[in-house]
Amino acid sequence: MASPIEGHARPIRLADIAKAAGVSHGTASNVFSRPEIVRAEVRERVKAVAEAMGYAGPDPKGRLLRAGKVNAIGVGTTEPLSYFFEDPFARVMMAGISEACDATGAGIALVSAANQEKLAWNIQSALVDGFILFCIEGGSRLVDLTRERRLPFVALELGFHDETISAIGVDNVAGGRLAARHLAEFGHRRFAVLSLTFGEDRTGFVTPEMVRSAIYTGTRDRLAGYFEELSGFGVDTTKVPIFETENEEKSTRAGLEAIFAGGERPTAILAMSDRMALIAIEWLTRRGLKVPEDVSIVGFDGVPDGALSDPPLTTIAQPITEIGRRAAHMILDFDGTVRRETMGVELVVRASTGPAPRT
Amino acid sequence: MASPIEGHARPIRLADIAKAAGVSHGTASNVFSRPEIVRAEVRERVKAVAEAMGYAGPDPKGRLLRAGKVNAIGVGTTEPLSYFFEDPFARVMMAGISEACDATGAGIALVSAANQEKLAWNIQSALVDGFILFCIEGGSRLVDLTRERRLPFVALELGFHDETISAIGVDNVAGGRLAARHLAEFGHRRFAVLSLTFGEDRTGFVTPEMVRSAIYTGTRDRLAGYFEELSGFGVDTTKVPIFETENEEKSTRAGLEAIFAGGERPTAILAMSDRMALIAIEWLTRRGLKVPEDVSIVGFDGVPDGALSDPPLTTIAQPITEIGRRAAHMILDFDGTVRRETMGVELVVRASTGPAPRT
DNA sequence: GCAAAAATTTGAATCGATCCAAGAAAAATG
DNA sequence: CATTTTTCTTGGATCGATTCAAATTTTTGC
Repeated sequence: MASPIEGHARPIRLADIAKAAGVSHGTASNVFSRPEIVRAEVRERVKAVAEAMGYAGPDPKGRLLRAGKVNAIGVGTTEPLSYFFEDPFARVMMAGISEACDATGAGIALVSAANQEKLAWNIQSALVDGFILFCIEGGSRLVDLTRERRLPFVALELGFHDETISAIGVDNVAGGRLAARHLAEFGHRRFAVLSLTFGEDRTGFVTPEMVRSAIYTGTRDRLAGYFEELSGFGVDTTKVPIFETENEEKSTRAGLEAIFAGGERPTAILAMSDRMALIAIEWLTRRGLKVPEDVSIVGFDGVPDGALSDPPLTTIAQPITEIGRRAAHMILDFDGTVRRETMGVELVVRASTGPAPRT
Repeated sequence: MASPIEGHARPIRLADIAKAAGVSHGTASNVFSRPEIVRAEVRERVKAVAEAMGYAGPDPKGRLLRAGKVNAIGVGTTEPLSYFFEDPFARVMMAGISEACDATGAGIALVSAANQEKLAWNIQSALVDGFILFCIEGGSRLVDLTRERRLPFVALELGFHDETISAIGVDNVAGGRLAARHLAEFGHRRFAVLSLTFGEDRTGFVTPEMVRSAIYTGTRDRLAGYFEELSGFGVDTTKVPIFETENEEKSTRAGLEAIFAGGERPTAILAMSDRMALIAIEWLTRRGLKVPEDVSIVGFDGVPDGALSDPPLTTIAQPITEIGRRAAHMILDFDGTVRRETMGVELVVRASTGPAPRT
């Protein structure tokens, strides 16, 4: 009855508590952030007043401005947010990042820049101390935008070459060689490559000309690894069909159709991602071709799903979790320098590869 | 050479730009946030100065304090952060939350409160407009802490009864009945329950006494559903063993050991989570018992992994994605009221259940 | 009981922006 | 050219806290 008008009560601020308790701002602040330096009696009184007035505790917004550090790292991508929870590669990577963040108590802010207009705004307004960027597609725009924030950031899976930014990647050439050698040693001589894109968004067969002018160095290097090794086994790589896809079902299927339409069918497929490899296994099996009896397949990435497929996928495994962990540490322990790390990869032999069929 | 001492240059502020460009800070601010109201000539000049001085754009920290809204929703749990990317249930839920956030352009901040001290701090200092709480275990402490922030929040999978907070849950009784009826109709009469915990962290067989004093209503309701239905089929539920586990491998295995140690082995297992059901399938198969020929199993949750197991899991599916979506909307469109929603569940019949074996 | 030392408390300054009422400049009108 | 309108610009107030040097109070020592 005698209480003040309810209405949309403006939230209680620390200053209100201070006034009500008859102490200065400074003391009121100390009661919450450094209670040990406040006399017990005063501390209790202030706390009691805060409780009575329904004070929610120091607002992080205010504190943040003063403190400067958010204590959270942003993870950005051009995919929708659900990508982080649905894509197997992203999930494993995030687990690594999480681990590092858990250890230091930092939070994780997921930032999506799926549509162009919001991309800029979301990156610009994210409350984070630094960024980890998943540079899948449209990576360069994401990098440019992030650079403007002038916060520490690391690019993962960077598709293009830029020495001025911190990045963690894998040795794609070595991975390519490992995959190709494994198949060649099984006696395979007729290959096909299911490739990631070399430049702009396009799908279809790739000409040597396009390979030479590749923008995405990751794709280029994996292919280089494949071909270097195959050449060593006497394979005429100019005859190996390369089909670039967008790393999803539709274009990968189209690639398979195209590859298997010709007369000289490959006995081995080099896929630049586990995703594509898994799609290929399914496609082939459905077509009545046996993996690995008729066609062998090697993937690239080493996502956990690969172990569960039928048959389980032979692949080039990246140390995904470790990459995530390191990326997080680069941000958390940022020292102002540009760091570039290249991680090793490993051939994981499972059941999707076997001896070449006798023709 | 003639440049100012580099050192640890204090970041450039909007005020610095304003001074350098010879305009007021108000105008400088407008150049970035409402460029259309600034005369073109002035706008370009300020932008040029900003560019030249290496200004990173308005700092979100400052903007935030003024604006009040963070434009991000926090998702909290007492598990480590990696839980969000590794647990199948969480992943599907997060996909739903992501969807809603993507649609409105909001970000997601992951907040873990894995260890007690940091729990408080992480919840208190998270920069979010509201929280979605995964109340798996220790949910009540998480809720209490969050309540103090006086921000909108929704509890998911809330294990205990509290009418004063917003929550989204499922009809556990109905789910329990569905599962039990399905098995009973297959002729099963000897059951065992693999249960979630009823109260404090403990594992082991549960007495009727403990069921009666259950703290976690979710567990209690699922069990009630099971038993109501079984009674209807003439099963003496007082003889049905109930083993509570912590929903992970070790205690679930222990439960199975205990259940199958006795003379009267069950022909059907009612598991309160898919996780436990999946562990049970594996355990039984390894023991040489066939699922469903020897033992039928029904899970609860409806995580995607259930469709991939061997045999695929029959389960009570929750509309997980939809729950996530709704939870996010509750925060995004918060209107100051407490909302409580109960979602329906669905029996998904796959291959882990079949006719009771003839004894 | 008094000075010196230790423990508390104070309040102005600061963090980095946005907002808005009022004033100034430019453009339009007669 | 004077006046009215319209368009920009200005600078103080504000968002909600923390910090730190200086002032004050309490303790300690003799």
